[in-house]
Amino acid sequence: MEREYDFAAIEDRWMKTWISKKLWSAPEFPDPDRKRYLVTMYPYPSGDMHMGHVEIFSIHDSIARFYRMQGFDVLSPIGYDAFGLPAENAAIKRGIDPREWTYANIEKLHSSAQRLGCSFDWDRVIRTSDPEYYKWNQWFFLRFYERGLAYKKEAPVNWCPNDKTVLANEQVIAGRCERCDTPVTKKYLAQWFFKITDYADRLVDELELNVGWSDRLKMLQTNWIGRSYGAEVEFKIDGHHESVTVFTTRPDTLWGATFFVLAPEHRLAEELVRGTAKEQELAAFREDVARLTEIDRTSTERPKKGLFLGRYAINPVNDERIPIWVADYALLDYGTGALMAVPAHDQRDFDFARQYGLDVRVVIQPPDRPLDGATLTESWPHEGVMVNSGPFDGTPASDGVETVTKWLEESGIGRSAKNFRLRDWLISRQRYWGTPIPIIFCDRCGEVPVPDENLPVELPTGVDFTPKEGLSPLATAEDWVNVSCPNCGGAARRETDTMDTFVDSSWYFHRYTDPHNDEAPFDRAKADAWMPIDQYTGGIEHAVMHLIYARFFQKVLVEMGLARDPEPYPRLLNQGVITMGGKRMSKSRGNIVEPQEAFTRYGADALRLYMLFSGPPEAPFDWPPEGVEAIGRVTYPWLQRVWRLCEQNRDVVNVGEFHLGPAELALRRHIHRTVKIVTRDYESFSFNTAIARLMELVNNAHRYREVGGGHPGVMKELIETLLKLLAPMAPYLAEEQWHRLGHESSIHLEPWPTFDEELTKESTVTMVVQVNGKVRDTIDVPADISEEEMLQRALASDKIRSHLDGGEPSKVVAKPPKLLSLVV
RNA sequence: GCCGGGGUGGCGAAAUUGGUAUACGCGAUGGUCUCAAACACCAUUGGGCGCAAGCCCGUGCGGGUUCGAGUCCCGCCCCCGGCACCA
Repeated sequence: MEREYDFAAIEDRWMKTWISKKLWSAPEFPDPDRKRYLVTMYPYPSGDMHMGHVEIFSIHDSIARFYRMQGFDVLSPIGYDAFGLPAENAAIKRGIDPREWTYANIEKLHSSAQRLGCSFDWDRVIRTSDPEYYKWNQWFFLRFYERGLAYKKEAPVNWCPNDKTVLANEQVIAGRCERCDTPVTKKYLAQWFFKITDYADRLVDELELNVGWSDRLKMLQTNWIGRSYGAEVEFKIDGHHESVTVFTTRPDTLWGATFFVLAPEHRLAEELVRGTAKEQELAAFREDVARLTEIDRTSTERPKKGLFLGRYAINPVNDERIPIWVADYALLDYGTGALMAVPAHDQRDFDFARQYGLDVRVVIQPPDRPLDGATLTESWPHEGVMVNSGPFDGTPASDGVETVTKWLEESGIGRSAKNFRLRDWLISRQRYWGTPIPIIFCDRCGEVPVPDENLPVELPTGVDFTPKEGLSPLATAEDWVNVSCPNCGGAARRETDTMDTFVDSSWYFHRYTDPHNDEAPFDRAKADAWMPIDQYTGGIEHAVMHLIYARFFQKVLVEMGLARDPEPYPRLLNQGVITMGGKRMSKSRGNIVEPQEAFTRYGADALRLYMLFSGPPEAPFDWPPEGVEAIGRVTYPWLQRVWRLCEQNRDVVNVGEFHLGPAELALRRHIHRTVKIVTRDYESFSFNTAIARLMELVNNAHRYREVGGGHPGVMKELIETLLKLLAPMAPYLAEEQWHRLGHESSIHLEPWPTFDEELTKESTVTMVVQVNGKVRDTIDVPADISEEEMLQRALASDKIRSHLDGGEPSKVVAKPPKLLSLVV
């Protein structure tokens, strides 16, 4: 009996069946040679599922189901990145606890993921706001602290005046808060940092271990870490006991240094003017600079401002006294916060020198046009030979850096050095909804770590969450803050800052391998059995946040003896962003397509297939303006077509060996060729072309039936193969039809179809004949044709003969069996 | 400025890595079915010339290598993205 494609009933039934039968449970220890650990970046539960989730889940889940059918032990887990600011802001707005908002959203997201047909291992779900999870954040913090990798320091830090919390450098995008887009300012605060800079070299060098990363992502991280090579040079200060070190990438221009610049906030600047007339001026200058947002401060449009300190540095290469200035273009936290200014060969120094009438001295002379500092209109940083450079006059600039650096080392004035743009990771947050930092401050003992046996330090409830300037809401929870010192028992106070949520996400994929462990964050043996992640999927927006922090964490875990692999996810797929009308989908913009509506109108299978068919997973996808109805135009009708094909042939009985005619043989060839190509497409995540190939097979099957074909054996082979190849992408329909064919067990546990190599080869192929590089005829020939035979057949063609113009080909290039190229 | 990725029909996109450019799909046009419409199915669909067989042009632009270039090389243009007063 034929039945309509009633996707709603089908999807609901199979969703429940799969979950109750725990079909996707992964073993504790996989077969080491046949394991696939597949992770998708866990979502932030800000509400119900949106199209971004649908896309990444569809990609990830199709991969997971494919490998499961390929016979791998697959671990495909999911969790929720449950701590974070939006929950807290929503809670303040509604006067509720962030827990309420967060766990309600998790419920929604959770059931939508199940509705979409995701084959996650539902017994391993992680929620980072559970004390059972964040206990281990605290545990890791303490281990980092013991290793000197966690430290508290007073420093000018990024401050978001809107969110009223500090931000890591990685969370400042073009001078603005990553979350709310507010211009960021600097604030002096004592903050906790993780010493990621200790690993800067490895974070660059070991990128090459990540063979499955895009060049783009590697480039993003490399740029972010910003390693540059050069030299450190010691400058003495006239009349001061202390010398100062500068970093330069151009030690060959040392002789061109005509002044010296300190960052306005530099401690040394203060010391150098103490008790002089300049003291007040510097204080005023500093205030001016502090008032600027980072956007203004680092804008190249704004004229540079500086202040001469009335003191002089001694250039060690020629003993010249050069004036010391503070200038707003010198940054405290890059290099040493001090620099030698070479206006002739650096544009910024040049602008500054012109503005304040400072000397400009050319020390690299281009061969063809003599330059001097007085007539220069812009800096000259390029090739030439060194001049005005004492012993190095005449040295080609190309050798300058190396030669001078060597000399600096020999003379004891400097040394080769490298410098990084990357700063230590600021992990303190002045907000409530995060992991409390497990430190206690005692007047007698100072910083005291919370003993392991007292973990977790749980978040107090009933706290006033309203943000305070530079103070965590936890500071108002007096009962919670005041504790006795674990060391001396005296009165002490808890650290009230919480951790950046990127701490949570730096190790969550280890926890999946052993999610219920209450003795340790995870068991090393279990983690080793699954790690490293075989395929990670997620957005590229985390390129210099999560994706760099977790790599740092991994390296520390290896040193702690908790992990083996230097890189946690050597293969990474960054899905493209989904937009509508070129803009990010958002409720306020009204350009949103709701997954729930797609479920109701067309079903999860049609939605998944639509996402996958839209293009390669990495490519951005602009959803068509008609919205959800696009699915009703593209993949939903096709699924109905597949359904119809199955229904029309469901009752075919396999009556044994029929004679296979040419039509049947051709169809079987198509089936086997499709298996071969589609398998390869899955392996390279080319879902869009895999679907195209399946469409061709379905078209062909309908065509075969229309001309009266109906061989039961071949149709059965076709339909069963088609369903299996489709199953990872459209799991519900495949399962339903599989059962309607009479099978008892799930199609998703069936072995992946194999193909007969012989059948993938065509017996005849189309030979293309070119004359002088142009296609002039196509001739059907046997696949095993010889070169001589090819030529004979070509010469037998009227079309070819007319193009040869009666002459003989002077050159023949044959690529049997498909191509013959003749030249006359 | 430095670095990365791109540019193929009206649209989303293919092209086994040097071998029939535009698979698959959307849209469009025509047709079958229908009282009619929707659905479904079939056909056509890069541009130009031609009654036709067929010919010419065509993968951002200009050169080059090759029997043959979307693919390789050289020089440009444009778009997207990252870093950037980073010494």
